[in-house]
Amino acid sequence: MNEGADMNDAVCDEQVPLEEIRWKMPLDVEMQELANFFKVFGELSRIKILSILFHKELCVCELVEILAMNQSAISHQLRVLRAAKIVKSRKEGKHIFYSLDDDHVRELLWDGLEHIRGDCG
Amino acid sequence: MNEGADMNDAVCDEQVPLEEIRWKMPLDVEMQELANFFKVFGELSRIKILSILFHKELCVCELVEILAMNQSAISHQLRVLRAAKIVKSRKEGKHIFYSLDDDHVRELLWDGLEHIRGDCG
DNA sequence: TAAACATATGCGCACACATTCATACGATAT
DNA sequence: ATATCGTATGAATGTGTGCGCATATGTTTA
Repeated sequence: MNEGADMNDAVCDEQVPLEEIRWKMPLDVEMQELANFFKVFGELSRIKILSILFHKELCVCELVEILAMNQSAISHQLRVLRAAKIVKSRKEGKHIFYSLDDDHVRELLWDGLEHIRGDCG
Repeated sequence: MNEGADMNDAVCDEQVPLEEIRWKMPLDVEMQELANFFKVFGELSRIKILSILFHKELCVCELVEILAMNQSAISHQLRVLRAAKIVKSRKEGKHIFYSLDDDHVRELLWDGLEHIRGDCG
């Protein structure tokens, strides 16, 4: 019926040049992708997986062993990470080895750590 | 009863030196905080808010106007952002102005954008 | 070919969480 | 004082999603 602000139309006299702000913002699609991208990092199991792959390429069963998690759970999360192009996989016999997809990922993880550790920003 | 891997114990012969990997990983607390931190970025409404504050300090009613969102929704999200120390607020009369908390945040947003835009990493 | 292993996947459930509505709180103006 | 504006908050609701179970697929070994 209506799109967006319903009964909250007459808010705040402050007349900002909305357009001036809007064309500085990323495209809607980009912001959606950005949110989706960060969302993948925003989960403990996945962060743990990434923290391991940060140092070493490993196969699924090794992740299972190290994290002491259900194999299914890990596979599910690896699937998410793969879909987001955050990790890549390599087949070798029965095993499938996973590693971080690129240095961007490594850098982001590191930046995040620095932030929560309160290092000088 | 049992902690962790249930019936999936006998997985993979591959004997990795688990300890060697474990002490390279961040502390459990840190990984949890890291996940929580990224989670805050992993939501469209919050990304939109941050994309605006990226350029300019604004009060709530201005955000409401620009994003055409429910005022309550925005307040709820600002609360989350505040709790995560991603934005800070400043009171001025009836209005409360929000802005990015530090340059770390700005940098992270930018890095994310670069990544999804596929810029050379 | 059969059996054992490594990984992936569909389903179901439980829980987390974003949004809305209603309302409360604080500040300003009349 | 009271009305109005700007913002915050609690409850209810709907949606999304992480995990476990069972099972399927693919690979190696016997």
